[in-house]
Amino acid sequence: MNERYDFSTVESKWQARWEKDGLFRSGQRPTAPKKYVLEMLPYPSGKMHMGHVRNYLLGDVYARYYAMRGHDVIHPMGWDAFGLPAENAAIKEKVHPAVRTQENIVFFKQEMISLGYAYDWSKEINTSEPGYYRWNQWFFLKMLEKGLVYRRFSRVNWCTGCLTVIANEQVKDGNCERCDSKVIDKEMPEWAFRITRYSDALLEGLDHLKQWPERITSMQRNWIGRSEGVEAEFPLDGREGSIRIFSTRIDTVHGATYVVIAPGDRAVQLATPEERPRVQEFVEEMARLSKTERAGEMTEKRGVFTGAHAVNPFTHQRIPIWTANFVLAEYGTGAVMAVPAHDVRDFEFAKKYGLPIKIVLKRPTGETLAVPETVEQVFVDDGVLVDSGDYTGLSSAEARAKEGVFLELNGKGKRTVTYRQKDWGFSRQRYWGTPIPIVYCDRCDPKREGTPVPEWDLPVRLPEIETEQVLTGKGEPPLAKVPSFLHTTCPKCGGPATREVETMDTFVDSCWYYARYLSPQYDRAPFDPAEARRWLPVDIYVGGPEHAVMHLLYFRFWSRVMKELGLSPTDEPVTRLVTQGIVNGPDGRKMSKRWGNVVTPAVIVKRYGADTARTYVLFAGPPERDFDWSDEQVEGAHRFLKRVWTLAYHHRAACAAAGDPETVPAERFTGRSLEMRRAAHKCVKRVGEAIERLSFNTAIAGIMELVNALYAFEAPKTPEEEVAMGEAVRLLAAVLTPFAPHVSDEIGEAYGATGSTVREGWPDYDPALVVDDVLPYAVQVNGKLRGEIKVPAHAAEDEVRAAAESDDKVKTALSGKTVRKVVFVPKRLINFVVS
RNA sequence: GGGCGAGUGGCGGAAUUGGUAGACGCGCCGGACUUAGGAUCCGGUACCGCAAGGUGUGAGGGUUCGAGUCCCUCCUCGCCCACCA
Repeated sequence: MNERYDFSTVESKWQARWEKDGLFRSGQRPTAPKKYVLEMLPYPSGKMHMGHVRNYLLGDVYARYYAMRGHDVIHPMGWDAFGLPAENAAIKEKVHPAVRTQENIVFFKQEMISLGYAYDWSKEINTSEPGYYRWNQWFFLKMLEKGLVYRRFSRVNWCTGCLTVIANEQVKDGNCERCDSKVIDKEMPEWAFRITRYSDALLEGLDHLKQWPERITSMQRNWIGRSEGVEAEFPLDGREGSIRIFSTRIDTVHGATYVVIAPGDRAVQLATPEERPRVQEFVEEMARLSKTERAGEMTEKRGVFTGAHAVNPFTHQRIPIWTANFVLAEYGTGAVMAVPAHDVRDFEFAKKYGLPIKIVLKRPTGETLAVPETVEQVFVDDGVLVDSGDYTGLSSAEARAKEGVFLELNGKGKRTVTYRQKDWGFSRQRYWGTPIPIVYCDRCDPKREGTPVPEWDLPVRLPEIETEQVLTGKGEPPLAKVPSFLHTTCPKCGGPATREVETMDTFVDSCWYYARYLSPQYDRAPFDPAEARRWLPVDIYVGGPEHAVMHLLYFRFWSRVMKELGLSPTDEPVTRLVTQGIVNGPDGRKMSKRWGNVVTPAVIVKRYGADTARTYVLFAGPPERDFDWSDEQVEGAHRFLKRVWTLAYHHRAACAAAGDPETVPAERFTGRSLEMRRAAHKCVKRVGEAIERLSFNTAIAGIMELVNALYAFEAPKTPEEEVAMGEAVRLLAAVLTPFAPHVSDEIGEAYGATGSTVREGWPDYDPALVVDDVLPYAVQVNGKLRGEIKVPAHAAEDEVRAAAESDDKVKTALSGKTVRKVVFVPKRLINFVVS
């Protein structure tokens, strides 16, 4: 090592060496315990930002630490290469998405290498390659066989300007965020995964994910939105048929004074001839609006009377049937019983249209309720039933049970469960995605339900295209404009047929990529089941919390499917999940070109080196917390590494000559040399424990303390002190490795290591050196701190008490008082309770 | 409206099971070395107070010998979901 800390030379030297030595290849220790460390694979945009840096660092520290502890670690990286941004860029810049994506990958990978990440690049994958996406198609076929894929007509967001389906996220105030045109609902065919078949399993599985942040599991619970209730038939008055409603509060049924159904054809059919024109008009108006416009919470409740009446099955009263915007066709049965006395929405609507309000509950305390005047007065909690026939006097819970049974016995309904979660529609009218392996043949399949492409014909490749002609952002899906792709032969009859021109949602790609890493070249299945048995589930997964209910739910679903297909051994893909916080700009705002507050990793690496960037980002705060970038703190991290460097450089010659502590009898270490050894060994213990808890900021703080302590010792004066210093620096280099691996390796080498400190392993601390023989005790009087005493570690209560009582300040505090009780906490404190 | 987090010095943040609040870093103040320093090293730094001492973890109560930590009420901020019956 040189006197000057020349980070760029040191970093490129070790990066090259790690790659050459295959330091981070997995499978090197087949008999050791495995550790699968994974970070969410990136969409390869042009440049890395600090969020990426932090994300990958959190996994990297963990991977390096466990590699040092002798685990067989797999830590792979790849590219989520399909997606809309590349296609939009292609439309704008007229460059094929594959070309642009490849450029980005090269750039991105270079930045990753420059940050010193410990990836096994032999496992690299790219989801846009046929070798990868053919297995998306394979899964599609398997899931089609199992009924987990189906074709449906569904209501989607259709942009009237772009002439395409867009995602909910792309709709802003009912308009398209790109072209600002109006977005409407459109019924169109699409392919969907029957994820709702797994709703209960996914929900139940959350209970076992003890090492996932509760924030994420609760969001998934919410998203799945399981609610238990009943479906009940409300017979139509004066004609055949009935309306089936869903309610979680059947205990309030005696207060149901009207029924509301979602605006749609059914409402029109129900309407009496006199009311029909108005109902028709209302339904048509609603159909023209987007979901948010029609039924967003901001939207005022509106509705019309159908003229028809239903009969409340419990009260036998005749109640009016309305149709209104606040009832959603897609949830429950698309119809509700309205109980204005005990439901806020029903109350507002009843107030507006003058519908009757009937109290059927009193408070659990027995207090009776008055008819509410305002929304705030509406009693919506469980209570005790009043004015409810045979059920009067029951609690809400009892009533729900009995009324449910009544409905079932009389064939008027049933207890049931409803979910908020919907099936996952994955058809996209895009080019840059996985083609859906389906063919339409007019002869074999006149209803156009789709004929699957046989497994042996996979992959259905994305065709080569003339970018400018095909990717226009207008008209039909791009693949419909490529005749060579579109026209094919029917797998059944061999006659002329056309291919499905839609592609898959890119969330399909990320459902199983973590398993593909295990055997990226495997060509008999998506991955090698033997490797899956060795490595799955993933031990730790790091990524942003924004994926809580998309990717993190989808891949839990997929994981279950893979198990059923006999590919994977586990239901759950990931044991421990870490969701990292956001790196904001120095001004506390989200980093953005708009604010001019973007700090790029490349600039920081160039100015301070990767080790400084790593140390700073990890030291800035706990992983899950957001933090604001701070240039001063970066300087601080850099200063720390310079101190480490100077210390190691300064002592290297003397320490090399002095040798190992093992060569010196333990009793020769006394005074300063013993203190040095204690400081170093305590640091090893502390840092290891902190890393396992993912408390990287305190791990680094612990290393800083050791460095400060070693500076305080100044120059070693005896051979023992030289030995102790040498040991301390070697231990320092070891514990610093996960954070600042380049500096650590350079120091390690100067202190006699033959290769990377990763190969040297994580050091064991000497248990005898991490316990003190004199301990500080806090002395309290009535719980207030009155003094601090130093006592031999093995001292018993009476010795500590005697020492405490002889302390001057304690004496003063105790004088003239009677000791009622003494609380003694070994190794911590003694508290005199006096009066 | 519902769910989940979080409130600790000037700032980022520490504090295994309730046990010396403020580790570590930044900033600031002082000193050393220097022609010089925005380099480096050493010291100080929660608040009030000259001091003795007192006060302090969003607010208010409670449990306890002892509460940042546990319980209750409330306030503020953030995120997610949201007319889901």
